[in-house]
Amino acid sequence: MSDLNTQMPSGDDVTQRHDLKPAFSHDLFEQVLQRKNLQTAWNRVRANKGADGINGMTLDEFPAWAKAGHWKTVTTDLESGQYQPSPVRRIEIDKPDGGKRQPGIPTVTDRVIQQAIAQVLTPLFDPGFSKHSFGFRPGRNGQQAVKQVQSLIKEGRRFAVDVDFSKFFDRVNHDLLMTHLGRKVQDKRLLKLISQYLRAGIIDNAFYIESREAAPQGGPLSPLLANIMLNSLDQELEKRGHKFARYADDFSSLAKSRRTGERVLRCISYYLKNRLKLVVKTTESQFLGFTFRAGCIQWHPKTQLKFKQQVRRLTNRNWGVSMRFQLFKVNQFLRGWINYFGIAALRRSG
DNA sequence: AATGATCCAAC
RNA sequence: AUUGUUGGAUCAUU
Repeated sequence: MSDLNTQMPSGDDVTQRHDLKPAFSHDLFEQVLQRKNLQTAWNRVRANKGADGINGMTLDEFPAWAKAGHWKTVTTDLESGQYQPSPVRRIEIDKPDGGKRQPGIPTVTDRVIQQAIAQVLTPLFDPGFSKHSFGFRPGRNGQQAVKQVQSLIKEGRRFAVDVDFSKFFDRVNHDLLMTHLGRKVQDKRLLKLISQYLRAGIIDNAFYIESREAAPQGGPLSPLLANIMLNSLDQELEKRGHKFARYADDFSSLAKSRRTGERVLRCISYYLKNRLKLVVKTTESQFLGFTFRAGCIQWHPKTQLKFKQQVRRLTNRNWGVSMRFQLFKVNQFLRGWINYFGIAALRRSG
């Protein structure tokens, strides 16, 4: 209540605590449902041009549906705790490296609600995340993570602990995640809603699958929840002085000795269970599409192969369009690609 | 200062 | 057909 405000000392302390807002944390559910917040959430969902969820409603159909009074029903249900999120629609997409990913597509309505939640929770949680965490976070990107690894190697750390947490999110303890959320979210209604999203389930070819453990990927809230889960890992490693960079579920820690590297592994063993874990020389390490050899950041061989294949696909001209348009497409492609992988060419000091 | 579209990458 | 976050490039508009 407002007595929390009266506890705030006047003077210097206030400026140091400007990022903490205990007086508002009970109020988060209202913040989520603010008209302006919902509007920007919808704008984002629409801009993504995503596919329809399990109820088959497309982005084009949504505005009319919402205007017809259905959105009013949704908000009143949300406020009364009666709202039930729909299961996600499971799809399968090929990864560039040949593997498969199976994200779930929430309905348009649920995407708007999740996005609205994410917009409120991100400013609450992101400032508390580790400076060594680079994935899915505002103002941060993969290049920064790669450069971080590069500079750690330059400090003489020759051993890389390479870990892939990609299967980690298939088995996430919902209670533990809710505990982490509860540290900053006091609003019980919001906690309950997020919990419902975790358990909403999956429809795979008309068959319903429970989601008692999995953290379904594909919703606007999912990346933030992933970072909240692995933030405890980051904090633990930092407390012990280990040096690392994490980009979502891709992780690399650099150590000066194999022994220290193995200590890192023990530290994160809870998160690993039986999953892939390695301590290798940094020259054999790979991270976010790059390798680190002779003090340089280089393209990973797989990245080079992918690049060549893409260029060949674009320059194969059996697809009767004008030369001019084709040239435009190739230029567009090269611009974006070089923009990301261009850092390999720079940074050859060391 | 905004906001709309196209595209690229990481996961 | 293919969801999502984040970063970036380009173009366009008041």
